[in-house]
Amino acid sequence: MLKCALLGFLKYESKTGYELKQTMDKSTGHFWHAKQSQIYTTLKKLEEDGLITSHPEHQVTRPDRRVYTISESGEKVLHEWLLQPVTKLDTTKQLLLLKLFFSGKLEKETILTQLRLLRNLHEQQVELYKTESPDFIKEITAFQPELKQDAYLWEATRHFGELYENMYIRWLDETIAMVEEKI
Amino acid sequence: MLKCALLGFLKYESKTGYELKQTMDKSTGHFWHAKQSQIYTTLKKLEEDGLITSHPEHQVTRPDRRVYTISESGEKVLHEWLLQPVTKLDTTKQLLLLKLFFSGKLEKETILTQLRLLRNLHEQQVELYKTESPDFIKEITAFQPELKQDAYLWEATRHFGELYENMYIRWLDETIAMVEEKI
DNA sequence: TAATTATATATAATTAATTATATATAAAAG
DNA sequence: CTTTTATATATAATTAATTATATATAATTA
Repeated sequence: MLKCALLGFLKYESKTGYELKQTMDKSTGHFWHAKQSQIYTTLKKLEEDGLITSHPEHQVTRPDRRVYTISESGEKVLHEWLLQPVTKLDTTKQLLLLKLFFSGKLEKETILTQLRLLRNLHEQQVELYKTESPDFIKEITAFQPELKQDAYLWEATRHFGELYENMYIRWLDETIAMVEEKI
Repeated sequence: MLKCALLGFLKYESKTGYELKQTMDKSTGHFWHAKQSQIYTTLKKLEEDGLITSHPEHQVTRPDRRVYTISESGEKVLHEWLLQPVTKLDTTKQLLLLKLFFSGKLEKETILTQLRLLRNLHEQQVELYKTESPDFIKEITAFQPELKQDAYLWEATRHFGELYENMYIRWLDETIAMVEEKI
């Protein structure tokens, strides 16, 4: 899937591995991420498959860089992937839930400390989503009106993140209250 | 982490690889899962590390089975892991969000069909959580009162699943409405 | 009666992902 | 003036996870 994500970004414009990493972190980071090393190795595979091409660019003040461009077959693969509907739910791994599941014999305060610590992390995260200016659509449509549709969908994914964090915090509050009185 | 999950289950009672798979699917499945092959290979590693022991059990009507038991050092490792708080947020991979992010140039109806299809899947999932009888705590505390605390925490993880699915469906409804009018 | 489902384990092959390491320079911050 | 941050790429080593395959039998379903 990372392959398709990279193709998706390269369809907007040609980029280096470094730039792709930056862009991912800032945009799809909260629902699709990759480490630098994985991005570079995946770019190599994409080039071997003929879905992207690359050329080196000499720089004076910075190290040389390699710019990747999506090919015609790359665009085709991307488009076909986008047309395929998602037919099963994603699986997630929630470390806190796993620990909590086996924490029945721990002391109340140990559990509460862990839940409160995680609550802080989610509070920070939800702030990030809110400051990720929800009205950036206006900015984009002002300068690049052809990206209006895209911007609405980007905003929808950001909004998901916000709803998710709010739900998580509500659950943590309920669970903290439950542990305080029942355990 | 799968190692710790298996230790957690084996602390309750000794089990075979097959039973561990069944138990995981029914209990932690929606926040921690593993394929059969991964469970067997991980059990092998746990035994090499001395965290579990095993003995074969001959069966007449069924194939022979191998029962795994947690060792003292296994219990120690499990307990230390449980005491360690979660210090960073889990990363998730949401295929639908990834596709949606790049779907700006698709036709409205293509996007809507995909969103509605996923809505059905989440509807089915939320029903599963609801029928996973939320009052199973009473049953357990009646027969195994020493598991009362555990049961409350199990219920908390189930409840998370329900809240998550409800949030997801609400977001899908909002996003479907947004696509219908804005795109 | 035939096909499928459930019980039970194991391993090979492959893909995905993380961690660690190496190299190099300029700009900014302390 | 020294340290840190940012720019830029690449690969090795390891761990995690998935897919596929092999074997064997009993019970259930069609």
